[in-house]
Amino acid sequence: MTARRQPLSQTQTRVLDLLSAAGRPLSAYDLLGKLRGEGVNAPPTVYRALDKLVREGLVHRIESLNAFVACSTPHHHDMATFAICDHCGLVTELTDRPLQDQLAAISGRSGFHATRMMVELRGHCAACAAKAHGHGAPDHAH
Amino acid sequence: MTARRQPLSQTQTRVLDLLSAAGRPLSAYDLLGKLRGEGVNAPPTVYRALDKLVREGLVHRIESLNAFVACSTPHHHDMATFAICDHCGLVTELTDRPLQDQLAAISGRSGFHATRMMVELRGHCAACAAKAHGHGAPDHAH
DNA sequence: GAACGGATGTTATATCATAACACCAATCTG
DNA sequence: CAGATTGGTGTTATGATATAACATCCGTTC
Ligand SMILES: [Zn+2]
Ligand SMILES: [Zn+2]
Ligand SMILES: [Zn+2]
Ligand SMILES: [Zn+2]
Repeated sequence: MTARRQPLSQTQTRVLDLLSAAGRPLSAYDLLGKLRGEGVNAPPTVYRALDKLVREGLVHRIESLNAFVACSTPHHHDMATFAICDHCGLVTELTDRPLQDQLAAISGRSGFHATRMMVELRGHCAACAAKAHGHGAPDHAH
Repeated sequence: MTARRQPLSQTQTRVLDLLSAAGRPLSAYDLLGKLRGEGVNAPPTVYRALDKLVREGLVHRIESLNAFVACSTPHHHDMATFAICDHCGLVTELTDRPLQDQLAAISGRSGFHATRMMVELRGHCAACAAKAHGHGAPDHAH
């Protein structure tokens, strides 16, 4: 019952594969770098493929990183939540139904009709928080 | 009991005043345009003033707009929520304590330690949603 | 007065994103 | 089949956002 998918072009498939293989957010220019020599030589091609993939719900744009990541779990793609470690760069997609419901309630309460809800948490992942107990380690997000 | 404030420099005050007067998000370059002729001629000065204001919690950066807005209500500035109308450009800062608590719980549940939580809702404000009953009006966010 | 921190000015550059136009292939449509 | 429509791509150029690196200034502290 999930929405019917448009078939993907070769470039679109290639971009999705690269994002999935990376397992972390990549910028459009990161992708362009990997696609040079495969006939893709200019930003618009990459951005077009990304636009399509985002429309289809297969990829999310992470606004606070200006980067894109493959969706890691099926869900209604108008709402996405990410936890982003500023120390090691780990990005985790979270799904939480109560959160989605509450956001919808909050926006609806003010008459706002949300078509896209984005939540981005910045901080430290469990592993990095444990390592950094006390001494403020310098962050080096990738 | 709100945090002690550092005094603001003249440029910082000027930027905050411009944002408050605008009542809507402005990009760093919007601000630079308004500050030319007042001795501010290059982006770094504006970005530095904005950095300071964001650190002090007086201004928020809206990631999905690459723009900055004066904080409209006192709150713990590590969490901010915005509803952004894609039709008329209206941006409303929302404060909702249960939402903040729930986000903290969700991130904590996975061991993530959040230092900044951002929520951005895109869609249509009450006025625009009412106007657009049915016919898909073309968006023209400002 | 030396040392320091915070802010600024200045030049140059890095990074992210789109406009505009031409071309092509697949699919309707009459 | 001819013509129109849609979606994807290539290409060039440009626009928009953000920072690096270095020099200077100024008020406070020691
Ligand atoms: Zn997802
Ligand atoms: Zn980490
Ligand atoms: Zn605020
Ligand atoms: Zn509106």
